Amino acid sequence: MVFGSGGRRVRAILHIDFNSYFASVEQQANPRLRGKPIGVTGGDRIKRTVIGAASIEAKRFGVKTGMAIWQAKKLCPQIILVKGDSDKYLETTKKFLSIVKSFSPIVEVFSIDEVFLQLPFVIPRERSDRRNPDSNLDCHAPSELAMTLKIAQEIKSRVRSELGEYIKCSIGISYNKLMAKLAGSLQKPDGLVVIADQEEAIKVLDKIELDEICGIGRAIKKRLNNMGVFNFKDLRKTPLEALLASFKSYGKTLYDMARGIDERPILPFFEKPEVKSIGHRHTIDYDTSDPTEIKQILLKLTELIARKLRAKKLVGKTISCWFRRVRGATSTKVAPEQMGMQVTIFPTQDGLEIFKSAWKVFNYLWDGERIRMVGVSISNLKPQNPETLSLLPEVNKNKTITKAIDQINDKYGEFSLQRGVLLGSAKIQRKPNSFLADRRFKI
DNA sequence: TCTGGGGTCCTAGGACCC
DNA sequence: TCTGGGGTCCTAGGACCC
Repeated sequence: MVFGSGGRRVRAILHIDFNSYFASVEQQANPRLRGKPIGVTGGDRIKRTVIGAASIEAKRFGVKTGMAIWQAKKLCPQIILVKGDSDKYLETTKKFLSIVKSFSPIVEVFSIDEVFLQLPFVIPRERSDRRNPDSNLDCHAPSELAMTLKIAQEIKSRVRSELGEYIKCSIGISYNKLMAKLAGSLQKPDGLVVIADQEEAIKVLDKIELDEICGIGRAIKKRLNNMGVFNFKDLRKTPLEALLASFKSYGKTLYDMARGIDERPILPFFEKPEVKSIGHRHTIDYDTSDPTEIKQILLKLTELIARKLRAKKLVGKTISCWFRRVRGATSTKVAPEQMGMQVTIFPTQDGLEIFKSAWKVFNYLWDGERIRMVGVSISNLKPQNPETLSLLPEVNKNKTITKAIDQINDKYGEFSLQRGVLLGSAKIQRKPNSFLADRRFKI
């Protein structure tokens, strides 16, 4: 598994990424949406919600993922808004994974619409003849690279025939994850791009912006710019020591990035670590300073967290709660827009326990001003102890009730049954609202 | 007229124990 | 009585990803 200047063989890695995933699944499912600009949203809300995925047609108008609805409508007044359906997308993903797994067991599920696939062979460097993927593959003697390209094309054709012609993916092929992902992003939709070796990687890097690579966002780009680094050529000229001084250990990552180096292994789904935290946040439709309303939202969020913990048979002990103030609401301008704090308690998977800590933290931080968002999350997770009967009959009774409520909610939908305090509270729909984020999941 | 939601990883400082 | 240093846990905050 060696690559770089001294290596003779390189890994064969494919990055497969669906284009406008949720939107294409919707267009595939509903012919009336085909060829039209559509935006998949999180729910019924129009205020304070964003486009989760835009169809290719909508993208032509400049509509992007994460854009506010009103903004999307301004750019594309005829946009059709479709309510997202996480189950539908998950089903499609499962079908897709079974296609991919038939080529190699080394599959890393990176998100709901993205995987890395490592083929069970390496490409000898001397034979990694750089070739335009559009050229006729059969005009050369078969090599591992040609084989990789053939597999990529087979994946594409199986996706088309088994998932539908509206569901398209882009594939990037390279010798590591970083470059495979970059290759896949160069041609969209329905692309197939190869970055065969480091020499070629550097040529590609020198043509793109710093933040086009996975790992450099707005903040790091700005910091690099301040150091006089505006592209990857500049970055390669920057000494490692200077990068380490500014970015600590991430300096080495940046140093390697500029040279197309990335040794991270593919993490197959069966080796993926357990989740580290579970959280929910909610942006309220209207700014509020009503403690009752905030309390009810927090109760719902903590119930959802507790249910996820129980479903995964986990307990957690660090609870963090945070909120966002109304922009510019603080007259002093001293208080930050967002603030949060965490506390550590005895490990729990009980919604009310989590709520109590979250509420305590909230009240400690909150000065009574209007807020627009609250969030709770639990971390420091570990497996729950095997079921033991408590000596206190009251505890056993509570456990039995919670279990029964969970079962009913599993069957009939979130909040079919809920605590009395929650009745009549602000609407938080788990399904449509959180589907956008349920991209990280374990198969 | 603003800008959702669920995660991960990293750093740094302080408390506490041995 | 004074001292160092390693390890671990906790908290705050920032950056990034999809």
